[in-house]
Amino acid sequence: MLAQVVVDVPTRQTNQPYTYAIPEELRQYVVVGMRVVVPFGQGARKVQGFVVGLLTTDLNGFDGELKAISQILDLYPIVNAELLKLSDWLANWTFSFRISILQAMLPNVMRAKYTRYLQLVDEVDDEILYGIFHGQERIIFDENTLTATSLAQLAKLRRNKQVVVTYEVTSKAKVKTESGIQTSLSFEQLEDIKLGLRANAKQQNKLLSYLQTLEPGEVVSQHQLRDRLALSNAVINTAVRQGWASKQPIEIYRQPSKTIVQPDQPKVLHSQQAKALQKIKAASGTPTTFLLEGVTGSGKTEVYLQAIDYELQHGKTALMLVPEISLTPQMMHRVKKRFGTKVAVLHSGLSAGERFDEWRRIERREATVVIGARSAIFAPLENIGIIIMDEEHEASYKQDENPRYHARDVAKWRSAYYNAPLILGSATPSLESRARAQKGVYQLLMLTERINQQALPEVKLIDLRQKIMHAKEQSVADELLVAIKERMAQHEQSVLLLNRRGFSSFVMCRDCGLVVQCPNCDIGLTLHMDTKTLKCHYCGHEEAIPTQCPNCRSKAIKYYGTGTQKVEIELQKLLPTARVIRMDLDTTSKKGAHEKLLKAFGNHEADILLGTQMIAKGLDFPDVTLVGVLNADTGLGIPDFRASERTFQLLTQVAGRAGRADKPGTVFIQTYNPTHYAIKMAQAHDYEKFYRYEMQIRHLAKYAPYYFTIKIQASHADERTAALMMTKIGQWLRQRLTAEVTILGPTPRSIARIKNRFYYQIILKYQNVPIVEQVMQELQLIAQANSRNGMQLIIDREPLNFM
DNA sequence: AGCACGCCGACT
DNA sequence: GTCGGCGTGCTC
Repeated sequence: MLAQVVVDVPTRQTNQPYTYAIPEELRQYVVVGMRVVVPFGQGARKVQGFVVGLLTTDLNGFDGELKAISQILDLYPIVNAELLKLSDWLANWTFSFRISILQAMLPNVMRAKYTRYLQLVDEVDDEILYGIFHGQERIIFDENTLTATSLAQLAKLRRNKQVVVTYEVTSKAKVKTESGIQTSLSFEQLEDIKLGLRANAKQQNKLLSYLQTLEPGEVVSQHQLRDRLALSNAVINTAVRQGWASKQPIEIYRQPSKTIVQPDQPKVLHSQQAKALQKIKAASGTPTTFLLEGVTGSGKTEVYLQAIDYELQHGKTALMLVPEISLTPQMMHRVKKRFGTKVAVLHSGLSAGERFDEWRRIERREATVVIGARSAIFAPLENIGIIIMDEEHEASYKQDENPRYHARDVAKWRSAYYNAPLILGSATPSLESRARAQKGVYQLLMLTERINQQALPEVKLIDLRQKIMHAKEQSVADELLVAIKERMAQHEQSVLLLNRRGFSSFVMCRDCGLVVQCPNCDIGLTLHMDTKTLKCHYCGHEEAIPTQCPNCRSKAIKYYGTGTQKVEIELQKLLPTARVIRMDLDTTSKKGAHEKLLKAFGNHEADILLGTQMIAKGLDFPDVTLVGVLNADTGLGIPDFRASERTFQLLTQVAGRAGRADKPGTVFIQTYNPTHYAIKMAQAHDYEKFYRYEMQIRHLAKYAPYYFTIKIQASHADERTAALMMTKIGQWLRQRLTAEVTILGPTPRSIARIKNRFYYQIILKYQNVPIVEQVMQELQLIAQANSRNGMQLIIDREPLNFM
């Protein structure tokens, strides 16, 4: 018996299964989908691998000597047949390595950790034995253990074969346990002990009586025993010491949320909701993709929950994806209320251990409903009956590091595999999805009415060109201030959106015009008042605020542009009685901070919630009747063909926060472009009109959804090397590809340097040109060949970020 | 990724 | 002669 193993060496040349012998003692344990440790390469370095197949004899043409699997890391398969097949497809689709996909599918703790050791194999002199090895035969070998001088000595020792370097694979995945108590004594034996106790040993008597009630072999948790019998640990420990009972670890789950939720019942649907649900139910057992286009407040979530319930009742499981940012406690609560302990939640707020435990609950089929952000699309559910992707247009569904997958593509694949309907839901669908619904590839379900027939909020534009606000350095217009005051008088709340954190966006010398730049990136630094520093939002560089210009020594340093911190101070000045909560990356970076701030706002501990785009989604507060957008234009200036779409989506979403209950809402949008179609159509709440208009633009400009795009990006510490590489690739592509493929570039990225690396890119646009796939595979080989000298090449299918 | 091998200039 | 730096090829 032989095993096909994908090894943990993410390179193009090793992106294939290797054949290993299975030692006799492991023969009955090794199965497909299990993690193993194998020797790989010279020196038989140990690496982690995944068994992806078993063979009997044929070696796939390999005629060398086989090595054997060293050990197994799991006792059962942790990647099932479906996910294994998916990993194969997704690796090809995203131009990434199979091992990277397999790693991405599993909780972080299951990724291999390697420890490097130095081992003595021959006699060495005492200076080395004690100086480097501290008298031991084996030491951990990392950057800290050796100084530069001993490193030179070491090279010599290695050449002389006096020491060897070895690697060991360790799994970080730890099962959490608590201590449990059991007894191996019989009822009668315990009775005898009780009789022998001193009369004042009341507690021991109580404990022994309890132990008598246990079934043979039954283990009770120590803390439960303590609580139930009101005992101290000392009593239990004495019993253990006497041999009356023994300790036994019990496996437990880390509980991410201990709050007990009250179950609720399905709500009554309005007629459009009921019709949509009917169609979804009718498609049960088929791989149908639906686009559920529903205005904010139309009750999409209730449709999802009832559709999930339907599949659960038929013995199936369900997967629901939401963007990370809207995976709020409110949302989790809502799902848990309906499905109780069947729900597993996967999101970034969990610790690595908690995530692992939720994953195990799914894998053991204890949880049948999974709700989570992007990576939850790989949840090890079996027998999936329905997949839901809420806010399907959200860019966070695409991972912007390797492997660059889009959760929507994975969702479609799994939907096809399980014959399960896929529901893409949004108030503002991506043009790609909306166009597919138009063509009939997806079934379009529309929800145009809101629950309780609420009117959509009135949206007013404030034309900043007409204002003299900049002269006064005021970032909130007077009519918006008046409106906020009115809400405060009525004990209602306001939400203000400003899509820029920090205090001001750049710092400039008024005498010489110098803008203070990041030393590592080609971008201006942002002023942060709370830390009294200038920060780079790309690499995290931080420096003191200069008191004089570093160029001309002038003291006329001035802050330009507005960030959330500045508006917060401004509001305190203009509305001294207003209580403001600021929510941005700076105030929510600590674990649980996000939740705490929202809870405080929900409890009316503030009148105004001021924040970046993270406040636009998912939050639902009944007393918010006013929404203000302070800078609707920032998104429009970005060099990206989706700039209008993003602006429209953001404005529509944030507008949806106003007036959800019985109170009508009002929205103010401050803009320098009041005639821009994205802003006008967001004002009119007219997605369909926006869709038709934007489609024309995309058609003319040859962009999605009419064309596919691939971004090829090279980066290098040396600018000329990066530029040269891309010029060569550009020439090569023009030779290899027909004129049907548009090749844009190479051009420097809009921020050409980030973290001291220079970026150049090429964009490919094409419709149905099969050769593109093959050319991209060839390009990967070029990328691999050049990776040695610090060149990084990225191939990104359907990039969402052109910056 | 990490290791060996081979080529080539520099040094005891 | 041989030490050590770097480019290249290979890993069941």
